[in-house]
Amino acid sequence: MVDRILDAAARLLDVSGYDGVSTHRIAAEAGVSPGSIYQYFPNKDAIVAATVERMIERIAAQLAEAFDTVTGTGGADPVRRIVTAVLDATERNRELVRVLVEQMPRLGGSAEIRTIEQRATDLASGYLAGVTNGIPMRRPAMVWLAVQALEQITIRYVLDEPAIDREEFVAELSRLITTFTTLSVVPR
Amino acid sequence: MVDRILDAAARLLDVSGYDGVSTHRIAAEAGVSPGSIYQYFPNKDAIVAATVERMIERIAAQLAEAFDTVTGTGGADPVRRIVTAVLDATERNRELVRVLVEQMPRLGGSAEIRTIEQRATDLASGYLAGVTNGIPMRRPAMVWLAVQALEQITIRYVLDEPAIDREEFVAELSRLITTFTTLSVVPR
Amino acid sequence: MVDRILDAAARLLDVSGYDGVSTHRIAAEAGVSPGSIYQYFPNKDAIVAATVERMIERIAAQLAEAFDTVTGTGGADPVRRIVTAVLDATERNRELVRVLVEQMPRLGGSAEIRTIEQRATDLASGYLAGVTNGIPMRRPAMVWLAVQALEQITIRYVLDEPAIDREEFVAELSRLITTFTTLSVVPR
Amino acid sequence: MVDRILDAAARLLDVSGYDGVSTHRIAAEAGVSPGSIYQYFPNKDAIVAATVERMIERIAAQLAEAFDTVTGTGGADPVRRIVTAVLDATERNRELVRVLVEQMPRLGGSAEIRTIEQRATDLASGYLAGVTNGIPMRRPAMVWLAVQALEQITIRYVLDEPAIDREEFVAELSRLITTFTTLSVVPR
DNA sequence: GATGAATGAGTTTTCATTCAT
DNA sequence: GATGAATGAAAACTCATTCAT
Repeated sequence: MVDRILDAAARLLDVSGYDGVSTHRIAAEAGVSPGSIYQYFPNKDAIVAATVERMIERIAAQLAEAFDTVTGTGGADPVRRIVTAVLDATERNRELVRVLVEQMPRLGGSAEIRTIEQRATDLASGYLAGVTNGIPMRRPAMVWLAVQALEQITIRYVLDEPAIDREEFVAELSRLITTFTTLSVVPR
Repeated sequence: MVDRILDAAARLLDVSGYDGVSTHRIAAEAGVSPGSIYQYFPNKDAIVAATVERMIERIAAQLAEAFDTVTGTGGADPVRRIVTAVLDATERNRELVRVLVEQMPRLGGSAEIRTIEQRATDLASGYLAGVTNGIPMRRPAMVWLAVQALEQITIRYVLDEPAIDREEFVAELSRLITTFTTLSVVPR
Repeated sequence: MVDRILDAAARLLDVSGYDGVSTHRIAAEAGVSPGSIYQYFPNKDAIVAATVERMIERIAAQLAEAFDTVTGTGGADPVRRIVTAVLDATERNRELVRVLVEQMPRLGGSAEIRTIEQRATDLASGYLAGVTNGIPMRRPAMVWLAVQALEQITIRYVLDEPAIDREEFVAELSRLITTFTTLSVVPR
Repeated sequence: MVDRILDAAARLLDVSGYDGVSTHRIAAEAGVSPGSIYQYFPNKDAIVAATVERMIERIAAQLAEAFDTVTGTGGADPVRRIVTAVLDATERNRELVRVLVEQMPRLGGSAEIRTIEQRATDLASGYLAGVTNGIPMRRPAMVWLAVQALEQITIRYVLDEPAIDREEFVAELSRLITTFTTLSVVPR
């Protein structure tokens, strides 16, 4: 039942945004009576919050798995593989991501999305530490920018669909991150 | 009259977000009767859209001015000066930017924000063309990524307030863009 | 409009009691849309409060008039005339009184009904002072009991309709008050 | 089971008034499932009615006992002792009395409260008959007024808490009843 | 043009009652 | 008998929109 409600809420959130979600519509979409909702959620916001949480959990799980695969396996060009993993996860959850990005702020804070970012930051720190003899520990600003670049640019690429070839996008974003984090770069 | 309405709407949008805006509150804030609003706008969404359009116009104007100054004057490290200009404009319009980023998607599309991006992209292309012998014309992907990095990371920095020194932020973001767009790295 | 709403509320309060009053029913009874009500009252309780206030005002006015007549005109047996006035007013407003007595407590205090009692108490004090050389000033308990007896017993008589002749009721209640307040009985 | 439900309802009625009572809260308070209630009561009103009935029974029992004691024992000033007994019972059941007086009418009629009054009337008649050579039999109006005065004034005293000393209240109310029922009283 | 009273569909939430288990 | 999940009508209240003045 909780699942039916959350599924319905997710569908509505996806199709019509936060304002398209009303308790009656959720109930109708879930094939449930309005009253029933309140046996599982104290109010509307709790439904939306739970829906979003579930969305994030799913994306986070996919990302974590992808990261594990990347970091577990050695291999050439790990940055490119991370970029690919993030792009994969974002594309696979295109609509979820859109809803999260567009409707999220209205839910006031949402500690959850910070969790994802924290995990990504930690991961990047660890990775960079391995590559650069611990330098990132002393350069949190660099790590923060790298993570933001990875996340935000990927999200914009997936949501805005610029006329850029996927292959090329991956190559360029990888290069961006690599050149930025490889500290030996010599400006022209 | 249109101006009074749009000013009122902007103030409310700024202070209370999209949900805090009602036609009655706009009318009250503007010192106008609710009915009068409908002599100038077909419905509430049109008011908000017009308000947002005006906000964007203002930011765009500020940016354009800053860009002109930067490109007009020669000088060392033009990238850093562009980053500073963008950061300035974003910080000066912090609340407007927040509203735009957070409430924008709900207005469905908004060709306006694309306008800013296009102008920024053009500008960057032009700038890079000057620096690199016309290479950007053949590398739109690179330009797009650079512009996105500049915009999105600055927005996140201003809105999320990470514990990063302003000076350091400017330095790192400038370095990110410089290393990325400086083609000492061999293109694919 | 306010009057139409209050009239409708009064009718519903009378017929169905506090629980029979809903904003929709008031609106329907008044031939008005639910939304209109909220242009004149901030919430349902305010409507009921205003309705009750108006009821009390009416009864108070009738009583005051009756009292004036009684006290203005000299004549035999003023107590009996006061009792008659109170009984008249109560009978004429039978349904209003029923509503007030039965639904009042739920409105939380209601300074208004205290007002009536205060006026009655003042009046009684004044009257007794005239009759007994100012003794009542030193016997507020006696005045309070006399007023309560007059009010409560009359209310019960009108609402419960015991099998007692009206003439006899007036005679007995007058005797009760007279014997009680006539200080031939030696005070403690 | 019925008892558990009625106890729970009584507690809720006492603490939160009629509106604070819901079938779910009764069920929860009674440690019973909402469905079970309907095996013993046809609907919510029946529960409240039964609860009130039981309350009244208890107060009636206490009163009857007090009356028995008073009438059984001879002694000086029996009226004062009856007044004291009624005041005691009312004070001891203050909250029950408040609920009964304030919430009662909403239950529509309630033959029960009449029962108490009838018993009180009978008792008073009997007492007065003993004191006055059977006169009350021919003066039911007087008996009714005396009983009403005793009941209503005591209830108002307990519920409204006027600034009157308990001792003085008992003295005055006793005097009121005594002077009223003692038919030899000579008006000044 | 300007007004603002009036509208009524829509919102979230509650709760007495039912019924399959 | 007992359960408690499910129901759905109804509650109070909001607000974009209209229209007579």
